[in-house]
Amino acid sequence: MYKISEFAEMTGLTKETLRYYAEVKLLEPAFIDPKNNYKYYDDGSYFLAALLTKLRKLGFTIQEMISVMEDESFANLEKWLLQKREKIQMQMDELQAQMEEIDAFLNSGKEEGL
Amino acid sequence: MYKISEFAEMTGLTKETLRYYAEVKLLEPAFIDPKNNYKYYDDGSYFLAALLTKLRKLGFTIQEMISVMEDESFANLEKWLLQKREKIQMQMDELQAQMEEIDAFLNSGKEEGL
DNA sequence: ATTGACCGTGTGGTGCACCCCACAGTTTAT
DNA sequence: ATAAACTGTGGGGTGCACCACACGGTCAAT
Repeated sequence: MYKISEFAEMTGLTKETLRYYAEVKLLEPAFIDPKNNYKYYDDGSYFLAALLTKLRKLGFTIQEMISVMEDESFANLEKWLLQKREKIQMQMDELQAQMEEIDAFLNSGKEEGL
Repeated sequence: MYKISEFAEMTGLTKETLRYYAEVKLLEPAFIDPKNNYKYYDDGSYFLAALLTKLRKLGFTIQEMISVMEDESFANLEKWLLQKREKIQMQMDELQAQMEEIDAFLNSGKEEGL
């Protein structure tokens, strides 16, 4: 059982981030002492924190990670990864379209003198 | 000279958006009646509003559009468009990297059993 | 027992690009 | 003159992903 500061150092997340993740029920402490409300994390928490850190790097939002976590087991992790892949693809398509419009704008400027 | 509601309808922007654009000095009314502070827009404003609408579609942020507008003439419009193109390219590269990491994650999952 | 390090709670703030609302003054049409 | 429609101002709120306090209670070590 680790206290929040120790756990923060282990995971690279800040205490504030851990508090926030607990608040939105993304990563709940393994145990909360009812006497003083101190949060305690364990090795299971560590595994989850590592996964969350990874997912954040992959571009997952908090809401998306909550969805992932709601599957107690990670049987559907692959499904979520594929779904996120598609979302990213859509964002790329949007950016691609913007670039093409910019190019069209640039060309129209050259040909018509703005 | 058009009053704000009329101008909103002409441009497709809402009154609130026009108020906001005026506030951040992105699109300032052609004339403000000092008696009542009513904002009045003219055909020059209309041209600018059309350009802003276009730029927003191209993904420009407010700050970026303010930069564009700060060049009283639009001599540097092409420069800003090219700069934005590069920013979009960088965003796409980032998304591309995320997708590749997701793919790597998916493959590692298949080969190593997560 | 005392001190210093730690903890939770609650609140406010960040940046983006607006939207919405109440209030009061103004304009326009009748 | 009166009423309906319009206007500005000021403020608050939205969603995201946290950060930064100040406060008071608590824990650990001496």
